[in-house]
This record gives sequence, structure tokens and C-alpha cells, in this order.
Amino acid sequence: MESSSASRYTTVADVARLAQVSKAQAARALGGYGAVSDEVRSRVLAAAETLQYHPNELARSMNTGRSKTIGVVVGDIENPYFSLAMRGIYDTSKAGGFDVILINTGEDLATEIDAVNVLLDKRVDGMIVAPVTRSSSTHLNRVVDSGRPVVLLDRKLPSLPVDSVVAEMRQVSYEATRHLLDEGHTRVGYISSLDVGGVEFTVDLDLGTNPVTERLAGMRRAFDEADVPLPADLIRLGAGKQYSIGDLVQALVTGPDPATAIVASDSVIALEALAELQRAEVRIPDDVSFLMFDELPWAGLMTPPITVVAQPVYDQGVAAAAILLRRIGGDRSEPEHLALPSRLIRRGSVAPVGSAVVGASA
Amino acid sequence: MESSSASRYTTVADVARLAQVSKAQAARALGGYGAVSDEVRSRVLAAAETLQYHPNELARSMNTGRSKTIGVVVGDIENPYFSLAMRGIYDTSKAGGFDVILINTGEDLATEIDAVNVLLDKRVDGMIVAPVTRSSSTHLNRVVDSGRPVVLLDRKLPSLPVDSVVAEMRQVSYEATRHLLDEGHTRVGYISSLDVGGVEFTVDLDLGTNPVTERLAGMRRAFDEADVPLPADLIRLGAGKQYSIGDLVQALVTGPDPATAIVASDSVIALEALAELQRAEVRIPDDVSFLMFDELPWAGLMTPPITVVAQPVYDQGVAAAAILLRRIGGDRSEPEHLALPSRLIRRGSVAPVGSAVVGASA
DNA sequence: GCCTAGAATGAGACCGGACTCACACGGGTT
DNA sequence: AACCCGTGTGAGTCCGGTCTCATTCTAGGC
Repeated sequence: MESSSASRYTTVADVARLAQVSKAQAARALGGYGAVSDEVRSRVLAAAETLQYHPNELARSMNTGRSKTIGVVVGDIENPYFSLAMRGIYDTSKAGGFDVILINTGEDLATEIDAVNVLLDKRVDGMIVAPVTRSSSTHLNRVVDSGRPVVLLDRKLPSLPVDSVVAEMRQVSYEATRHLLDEGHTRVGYISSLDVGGVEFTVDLDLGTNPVTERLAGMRRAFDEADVPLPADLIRLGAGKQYSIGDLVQALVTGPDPATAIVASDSVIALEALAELQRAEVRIPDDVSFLMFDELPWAGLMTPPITVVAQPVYDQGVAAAAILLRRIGGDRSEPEHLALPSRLIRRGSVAPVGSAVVGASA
Repeated sequence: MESSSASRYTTVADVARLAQVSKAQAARALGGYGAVSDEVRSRVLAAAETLQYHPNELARSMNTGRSKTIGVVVGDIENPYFSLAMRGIYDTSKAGGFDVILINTGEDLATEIDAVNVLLDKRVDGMIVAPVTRSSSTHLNRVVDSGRPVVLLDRKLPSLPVDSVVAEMRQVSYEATRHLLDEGHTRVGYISSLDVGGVEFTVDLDLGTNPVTERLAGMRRAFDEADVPLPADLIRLGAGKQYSIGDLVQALVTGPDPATAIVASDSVIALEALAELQRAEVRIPDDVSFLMFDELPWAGLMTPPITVVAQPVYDQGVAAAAILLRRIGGDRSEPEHLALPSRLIRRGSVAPVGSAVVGASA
């Protein structure tokens, strides 16, 4: 009794029957391969039309071994960074005739491992992964072993011989920090969601290979060149994981030797930090200067407009997909490591230190 | 010569061979069905372990007829509305053991039709579609005919007997408009990206069934009740398609009888409108009041904070996925039409009309 | 007029699982 | 001793395509 007839799909066999030819001939006419007479072809095509035939991609994938699908594994699709990168990936894949399966990891390693396995089991032709920070790469090795191409996004894993696409960060972070130093900021706070398991930041903590490490390296170089000690006590990791962003911001702007400038590692952090600053009635840039990584449409519309480091996010997606498609196409050359240029956009949220303190508090 | 051995996957047959049992027994042990002795089971499992066996989901899907995958068709994943809804869909699907294939239509009907067909050919177990406005529903009928469930998101199609999840719009739009009228705004501009092929808006233009129609209905009711004529000349459709948003805003705030309040139909439009207003040095709310549909984190951080209509976007995604999963589970009850409550959040961007004109321009 | 290359065609293997069927085996009934 | 049932097992079919292989048909070459 269970259910009413689940309306079976029409198959090549059905088409063949109606067209009065063998299954093989029908398949040939439909697939456009082998030799088929015009007579048969038109009969088969007509039959397919009347029967509304659509090939079962699953069956097709199974014995061609290729699914014309790529998998994308990201940390959080809700994050504008990923959704924009996704758009780049999507547009490029589609232009190449590939569909996209999206998997969201919630920045969790176990989920990421699972995601990669699922994609492999679904026989995607390749995948783009934005690996969770501090993830090991054993699960990605399985992909490499399977012979399917992987491209890493926003992160490279030194141990893994695969292509990667990141935004150049060290140089632009150096520039951004110099900008802050030029304005007199030596107490620069940095807030990142990088998960290091709650360990406190110290100058020689190994954070692995990721954008945050690069940014901190650029920052350090600027401080070193200016001969100013890097304010390690103001560099806070685990934001939004171990620690609330609001608390972190509070801690930075209060205390005996507070930060005079705050750098937000991404737009999600920036939003929460700005909200907290507003709640605490800390004015930007009068009381504290503010800089964020990632350029979003709203950044320039705030009062004051926010100074940002703009990364070519969409282009990263495009580049990653382009490389992946090339690999799927059979390119076996050495892994490529692309670093797309980022740039500092100076707006109004960074001002000389103490610029308005006297006038404003009086 | 083509390529080096594409490292074949291990199959049940391989596992069976190593475990010295028949393929059938191995499959049973692996799949956890039928009767298998403890002896055989452990041998098979051990073999699977050493061979790193992973089942081919394609093959599995093919003869179970179910792929444990749902398809999602959205207009633009880069739009925060969709990425947040996607997150809701994603979380819910995943909890139910389903993977998600994402297809982006770029708000194009042809692409949408294609997308739906692709998903069908990939044999997804069901799909969630946010249909392009003014789309016909013939392509969705094919889905219905196939017996696979579809849930519409953000839109219902009267001709299509399927579930839908939307945000309640008429009532909240009524409230928002009353709020504007209460503040003395009778010249209210409305900017929407709804594509009507460049036709100008008139009060009796049929826009089909979609959120914009609902909003305009709520708006009209408020105007009717206040006995004020609906300013049809200020209602502009096709924003970002036929017309540039900047030009539209310019047109609204200039002219002999300009708008005193502007309503942006979504956050993307709002962002561009705000940028244009800033360029034109039109102050909010002194020169013009502003209201947008969709609540985003930055809205409350602007100066002044933006008054918005908040829709439960994430929850819409969750609800759509929940209904879909229920249908996949075999629920054959009448189509459900869910309208999740939205609410007006009054902030600082709406002020009494003419409130600061004299003081500010003097 | 005969031979052959190549087009046209059908039968059937195959991809990798899920699942049906037939059968062997052992213990409990009567 | 004959019978039954349930567990365990292997052989083999099926899903819906792709593709190989053998066969037939036809046209061109000598």
C-alpha cells in the first residue's frame, strides 16, 4: 500500500522501444557518439521528445567516472567573505559546465573531514577547500591520493602539494600597520577569530600557515622597523570562540595602557566590535582608531567611513575555480600558489593618536 | 599514454576478496542489513579498514533511488538574504542527513529552468527554490510530476500546489507605512529590483505573487486608511536591472514634489541608495527619512541607525528545509503555506517630515 | 563480379552497490 | 525419523546509462 506509483523516469530503453531501435542505437543517438543513420537519429530524438526523456546523471557519472560536479567546503557561508568567494567559484564553474556542491563546516575540523569524505564518496571531479585554521591535512591527503584535484582557498598547507589561492597579506598588513604607526599608534589591538585553543598570544607562538600569521608578520615588521615593541598583550585570538568579541574589545580599550587603535581581522568581528564600541560610547576615531580587514559596501557608509584592507575576494573564488578546472582537464604541472594583491583603503576611521581627546572630553 | 593510473577505488568486491567471503556477504556486513555472522562481519570490517573502503554514493543512490541530497536554487548567493537563508537550509538538511547542492540563477529565468533540470537529472531527493520573480511555473511542474517534493522560498506560485515559506509582509509593511505617515510623510518613495520589463508602475499593475506585491498592498492600505493618495510616481521597479539605483534615488529626491522618505526593498538596494544619498549630500533623516527591508548587523551601526523591517530569514531557511525533509519522508498532506512574522524595528532614520530642514539649512 | 573498408546496428558486458533467490546447516518439534 | 524454522551464505539480477564486440549492410576499388 505504501505509496502511489512513484512515476518512474523514462530511460533509454523506453526511448529505444518507442523509436523501434535497439537500446544501443538510442543511446548513441542521444549521446551523440558512434555512428547513427539520420533516419534513426531523428526517430530517436522524436521519441525522446515525446517521452520527455532526461538522462539520469547518476548513471552516467557512474560509468564515465566523472560527475561534472565540484565540491566546495567553506567555514561559514553566511560570512560575506565566503559568499562572495562562492559566487566567484560558482560563476567560473558554471561557465566550465560544472555544478557545485556546497558544504559548510562551521569552522569545525571534524565536520570538514566529514565533508571531504562525503564529496569524495559522491565522486566530485575536484574540490575547493577553505580549510579550518590549524587543521591537519590527513583528510585532504586522501583526496590527493584519490587523484582528484583540490585547490585550497584562503590558506595554504605547506605539507600538502596542492594549488592554493590566497590574498597577499603580509605586505598590505605592513602598510596598514605603518599607516597606524605614522599616526602615532603604538598600542595597536588586533582581534582575530583564529582558534588556538584558548592559548594566549606571545610573539613566538606558532600559528601555522594562514592569513592571520601573515598579517601578524607584516605588523611585526612595521613595528620592528619603527623600533617600537609589538604590543603582544593587545593581540587577541579566539574571538567569538573562547572569548566574546565584546569582552575582548572592552579589555582592549580599558586598563592602564589601552589600545589607541583596533584592527578587526574580518568583517564579522568588525561588526561586533563596532557595536561594542558604540555601546561603550567610545568614539571613532577620536577615542580609538579602527581598521578592518575586508571591504564591504557598508564600510564606506559608516560615520566615519571605515579604513579597510580590501582583498579581491570574488577574484580569489574565480582563480581557485579556474585552477581547479584546469587540473580536472588534466594539467599535472607543479602546484601553483597564487597570492592576489590586497590594498589599503584609507578612510576616516584612522586618525592621529589623541587627536581629539582633549577637545572632546573637555 | 594519456594519464598515469587513476588509482581505482576499492569496491565491495575488493573487500570481499580480502575477507574471503562473497560479495553479497561483504555488502551485507558493510551495509548492516541481512544476516551476517560475527565472524564474517569482523573479517569484512577489518578488510574494509585496511583497504580504506568508502562506498560509492553514486552507485548506492542509483539503486536505492534516493541520493540523500537536496537541491537549492537561489537568485544570488552573494545577497545576505540568500546566504543567511542558505545557512538555515543547510543546518537543517545536515541535521537530517542530507547534503546540499547549490545553484545560483543570477535572477534569470532561463538559468532557473536549467538549474531545476540539472537537479532533477542528478536525482536530488527534493529541492528548495526561490523562484525568479515573474517566472512561470512550467519547469517546476516537471518537478512535481516527477514526484519529488519542492518547497518555494520567499515566494509562492498560486498555480503550483507545493509548500511555500515566506515572511509576512503585508501587515508589517502596513505598520511601516503607518509609521511614515504618522511622521508626516505622504511622499514615500519605494525602490525595488522587481523586474517588470521596464514598465512604469501604476496602481493597477499586476506584479504577480511576491513579497513586493505584498509590501505594496500593505503600503496602499495604510495610505487608503489615512486618506492620502498613494504616490505611484515614486514607486520604482527594475532597480539595478533596467535602471541604476543611483539614478532612481536622484530622481526621487529632486524634482518639484520630491519624496520625503525612501523605502529600500532590500539591503543591496539600501546600500547603493545610501551611498547615492551620501554623494548627493542628502542628510538622513533631516532631508529624507529612510527605511529598509531586511535587518543586517550594520544597519544599527550607521549614523543615524537605520529603521528596518526585520524578516526571520534564517528561520525561513530552517522552515523550508524542515518541510522539505518531512515531504521526502513521505508526508502527502495538503501544501502548507507558511508566513513567518516580520517586525518593524524603529531606529533613527525615520523622523518627522521637515523636522530639521529649517534649522539645518539656515 | 568479387573483395573489402566502413557505416549501421544489436547484443550484451560493465560501473558498484542493493537486494532477491535458492540453498545449506543446525536445533527444536512431534 | 521426518519436519520446520531461522540464520548464514553465495550466485546472480537490477538500477540506467556507456561502451565493446560481433555482425550485417552497403558502397567503392580493381
